[in-house]
Amino acid sequence: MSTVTITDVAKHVGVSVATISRYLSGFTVRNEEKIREAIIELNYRPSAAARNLKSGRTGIIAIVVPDITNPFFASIVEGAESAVGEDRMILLVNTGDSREREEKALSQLFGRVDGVIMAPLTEDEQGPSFFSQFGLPIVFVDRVTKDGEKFSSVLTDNAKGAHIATDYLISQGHRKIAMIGGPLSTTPGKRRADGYRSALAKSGISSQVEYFIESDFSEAGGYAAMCRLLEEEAPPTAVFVANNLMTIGALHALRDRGVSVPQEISIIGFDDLEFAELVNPPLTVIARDARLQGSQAMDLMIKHLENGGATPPEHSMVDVQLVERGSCALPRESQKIRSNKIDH
Amino acid sequence: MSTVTITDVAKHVGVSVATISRYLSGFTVRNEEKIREAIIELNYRPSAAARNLKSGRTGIIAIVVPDITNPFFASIVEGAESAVGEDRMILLVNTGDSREREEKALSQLFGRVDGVIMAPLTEDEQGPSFFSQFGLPIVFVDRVTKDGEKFSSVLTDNAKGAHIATDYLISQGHRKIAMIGGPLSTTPGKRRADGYRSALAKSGISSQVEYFIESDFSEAGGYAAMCRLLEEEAPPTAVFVANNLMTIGALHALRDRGVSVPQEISIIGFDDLEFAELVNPPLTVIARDARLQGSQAMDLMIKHLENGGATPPEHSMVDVQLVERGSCALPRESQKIRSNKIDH
DNA sequence: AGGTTATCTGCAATCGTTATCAGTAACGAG
DNA sequence: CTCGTTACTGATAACGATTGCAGATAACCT
Repeated sequence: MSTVTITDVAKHVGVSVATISRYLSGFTVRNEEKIREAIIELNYRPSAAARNLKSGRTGIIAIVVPDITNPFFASIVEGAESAVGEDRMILLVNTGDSREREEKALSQLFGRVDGVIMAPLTEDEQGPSFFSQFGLPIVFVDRVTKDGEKFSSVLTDNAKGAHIATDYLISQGHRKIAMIGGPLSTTPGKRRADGYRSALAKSGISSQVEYFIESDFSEAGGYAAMCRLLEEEAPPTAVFVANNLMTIGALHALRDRGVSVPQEISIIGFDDLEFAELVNPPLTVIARDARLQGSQAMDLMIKHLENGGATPPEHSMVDVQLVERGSCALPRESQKIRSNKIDH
Repeated sequence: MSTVTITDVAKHVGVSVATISRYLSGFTVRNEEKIREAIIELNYRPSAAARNLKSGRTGIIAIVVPDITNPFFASIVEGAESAVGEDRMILLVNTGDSREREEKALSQLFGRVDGVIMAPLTEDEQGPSFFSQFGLPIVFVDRVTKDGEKFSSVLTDNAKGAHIATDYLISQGHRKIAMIGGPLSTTPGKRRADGYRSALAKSGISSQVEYFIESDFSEAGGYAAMCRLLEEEAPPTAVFVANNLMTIGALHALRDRGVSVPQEISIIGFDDLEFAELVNPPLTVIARDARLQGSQAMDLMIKHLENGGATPPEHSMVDVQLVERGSCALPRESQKIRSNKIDH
């Protein structure tokens, strides 16, 4: 089929392949016009494979994420896309939360891409040496591995976000505050749990084990965790849910059980959602700019690539902020007293 | 750096490169053990570029979508990912609804990928010849171009879905039914408008021009369109919104204006959303399986690839279904009479 | 042991491009 | 008329892997 090579073009014009190659790379050559025509007429497209082999570059940057249907990661990808520029493209790898797929993908990537932007599944990846011997520039986004300091990263201030969220609940008078957390083996899972605990400690509230549930950042996980909390002898009056998908799950659970938010229980989530103000009640969340994280990660990657890998790792931190909407209220006990303040 | 080639391995073991190559391709060779060790010791990874050049295959399939942050397209990508198999990967191209980026991406793709799964921006792409001369297998998903019949495709029964949605509103007694549609230059935009009109016609309702707004499948577009509808002299009592993002926008508009759903206006959307039952009120929608569309598209692509391009194009159609929740009710006029039926 | 297969091996060509290097034509200056 | 300069050109060797071919080795049989 369309297997027309530079040689065919050269023959057609009556010059050597070198001339065509030079024309393609922007040098001035004698028969520019003829070459241009020949290329169009023969429908010649330079072989990317051959170019890769010669140059050692592919012009492709991989993005490895656990779950592309999570709007947060979709936004990261979109942000990265927006910063990728003219002459590079993005190879998406969706590991589907499977360690096995992640490993395989990573080994497949070598030679196909110039660099990897990734949100690793867990912090304890295949030994500290793995990424070092990987031989490709790496930028971590949202999550890092144990030896993450050696590579550039773009993170969120997870602990701060969780601290703010918990503090907010405390300031409303809550004392029985639960958290539905992510896996403690992940960066955000661990840091958000830290922030939650430190906020409780600062206010002199003892953190009860049964109020912290380690879940898995999935909707189903959030659903199950909320069910467990509701079955406690003394259910919490407020819950901090550590990511968007689990928040959706938790809300589903509450709806199915007929528990009203925020009258009976207050909910604050991590990561904003397109529809957060449309749900009933509008969701109060800790928000951050996922697109920005993606574009920053891409910027760092490109910087590494252009500087020939001699750049020291940089660590960037994206800020978080509290978006107050309607899913948090005074705890039930105080509502009796100050019931005029329930729904303003 | 990690620029160890097959030649280095061969030298290290003391055999020819051909032997190493054969070992890698699964033939039985004499010094298997030694070769295995050498590969590990030297940390040798075969160069994908060289392989591509020799074989003409890349093992990469491109997916071109207009907007990866749209959950629908994210699900398509996820579905495709799940069907891609062991020895192929996905190259994601997010065109960001820009025709220019789409064109450029497509031309960049040649030689980098073995095939392209795409949801084209509009039906009238760069002339019918473009894709034919593209020289790569193409599978259309969700949308096609003018000459789409020549290539395999996985579509939804858009007209049927729109028909069902409109019929549903009619059956509830609505007569002033508006539609917020997508661009008529796109497959789903056009077909859904067709379905809406045919349903109206079947029931003898004349379709008023001011009740059909051609928007752009974006949240902002949905917002603006809903605002325009509300400013009509005789605003509609029900609106069919032709995709998920515009539905979110429309709901935002209604919330901002203080118009209550479904008491004052009924809303039915196209495409389900994770949180559709969490919004207030739970959203009634026309749903379909986006993951399935993605995986079917990938299956078709792989079939083409394995059959050496000699396969005739296949056209698959994914079914739609009505998911009744709470965002549609009897029109206001009838509510006075049968008010007991408003909220069951 | 000698002959015949059955396996395995190395050489070298090849994939499509680009970089290098030597070479040619045109032109003006001396 | 020769020389140097400028501005291009063509042949050729890489890049790293795969593969057909012919030769080498081992295995088997009589």
